Parts: sequence; C-alpha cells; structure tokens
Amino acid sequence: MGSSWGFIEEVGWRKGPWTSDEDRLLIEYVKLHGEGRWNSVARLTGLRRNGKSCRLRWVNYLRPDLKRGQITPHEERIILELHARWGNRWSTIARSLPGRTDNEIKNYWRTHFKKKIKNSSDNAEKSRARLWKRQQFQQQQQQQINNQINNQIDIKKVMSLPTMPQAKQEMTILYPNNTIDQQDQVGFFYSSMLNNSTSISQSEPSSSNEDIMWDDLWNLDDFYGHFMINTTTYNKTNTTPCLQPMATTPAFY
DNA sequence: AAGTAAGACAACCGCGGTCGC
DNA sequence: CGCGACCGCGGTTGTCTTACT
Repeated sequence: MGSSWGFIEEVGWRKGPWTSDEDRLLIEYVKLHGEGRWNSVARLTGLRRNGKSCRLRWVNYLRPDLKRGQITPHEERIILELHARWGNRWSTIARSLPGRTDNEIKNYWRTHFKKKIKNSSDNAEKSRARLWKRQQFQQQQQQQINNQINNQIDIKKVMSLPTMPQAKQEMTILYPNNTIDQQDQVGFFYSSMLNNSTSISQSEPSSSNEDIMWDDLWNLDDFYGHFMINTTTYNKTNTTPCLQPMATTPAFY
C-alpha cells in the first residue's frame, strides 16, 4: 500500500497523472490510427501506459469533442432527471449530454448530490428510529399492562411506569435494517429537487417536512401513550386499577 | 500563518460483456 | 464451444485545491 501517484511503475507500466508529453504521444497515436486498439499504443508510440489507462485518458480528457467548464443548470437538471430514470448508469446518462463524460457526470453527482441524498437518507433513518422507538415503547407498555392485568398487580407498580419523556431518553434505539426501500428516499429527494422552482444547485432536499411530520406523530404518540396511562381508572369499590388498553392500533401504523 | 477538513476531480481497479480465432 | 484479448462500465481511491478555524 502507500503507493502515492506520480512515477509508480508496475511491471513496466507507468501510473498516475499524465504528463503533457504523454498526452501528446497519445493524441498523435489517435490521429494516425484512430480510437481503439489501445493495447497497441505502448508498442507503437513508446508510451509506457497500458491500454486501459490510454483509453481512459483519451475518453475522459483528450477527446477533442469534450466540453470543458462547469456543468450548466440545464445539464444539471438533465442529470437529475436521467439519474432518476436510469440510476447509476453513467454512460447512458452521458449519451444525453454531448461533450460530457460518464466519469465527469459520476464525479459531479457524487460531489453535488450524493451528500444531499445521504442527508435525506439520514433523516429518513432518524424517522425510522423514532418510529421504531414508538413501536418498542408501545409494545413494552402493552406488555406491561397485559402483565399487570393478568397478574393482578398492585397499583404501586402501575404508578411507577415511566413517563414518555423518560422513555424517550432511556430507550435504546433499535430498528431493523432497511425496512424502507432506499429508493423511496431517493424518489423523495428527486421530487423535492426537481419540483423546486429555484436554482437546483442551491436548493436543499426538503427533509424538514418529513421531520415535522414524524415529530407530529411523535407528539400524537405521546398523547396516546399518556392516554393509556391516564386511562388507568380505579374501581372505587375495589381499589384495584382498572386498566383500559387501547383496543385498536392508531391508524398511522 | 499554520493546520485541518471538505470539495473537486483525475485516475485506477475489478468485473462482465463482446468479439475474433 | 472454449479461450484470450479487448473494451466499457461503475465503484473506489488518491491527490490537489480551497475554505475554514
């Protein structure tokens, strides 16, 4: 390991950044022989680069029809739309953007959009965590209540049930792996990007709405949680707690 | 001014498909 | 049909530059 680029030679092949002399040799080769047969470049020009490296250099950097400069907002929108349709099929996307290479588009995507999707993903992940916490809590609570009913527990134990805020802090975050298809999040991302009327490059994925939604559900859940506890009523004649577990699961499950 | 983190981009690598022998 | 050479693709890595502390 530790092979920094530069003048690394492996089995005679040079690696790392191309020099202007190497570029010139490759350009001359293509002028004379055309594109292709990259493995013969070294033999015919004396260039100590393997065919793969030559092809890559030509396709991504030296080709005369390459468009240089920043990706335009229009191109950006095309990339977004085509990525939504094709996924990571960079060469397919590149065919719709004359002068742009798959490598360029791929790099552009990774630096400009990937992190935004990740953020969106992270938010969705957090949402899942919250959902899972809710479910765990309710299951726990339901279990406790059922046990209490079944075992005819005394009221002291009921009164020591944790309140929701405590539960929120104490509960371990456990949630299943990828219960929601990641594509859902990606789709959410695309629509938020494409529907944004302002410049795409400046827009942020509107994950906050999702967050707000889940936070609202959390609050709703708080309500249900407390409702369950607070509906602990007492049979006045009996002094034993009369628990009324929720008959149905809230609709949002 | 120096150190560091993040961004941008060029290049490499592995793998699978195609083609000619 | 099998095999090797070649090619193209997508993922990943390394380096350079810029922004920030």
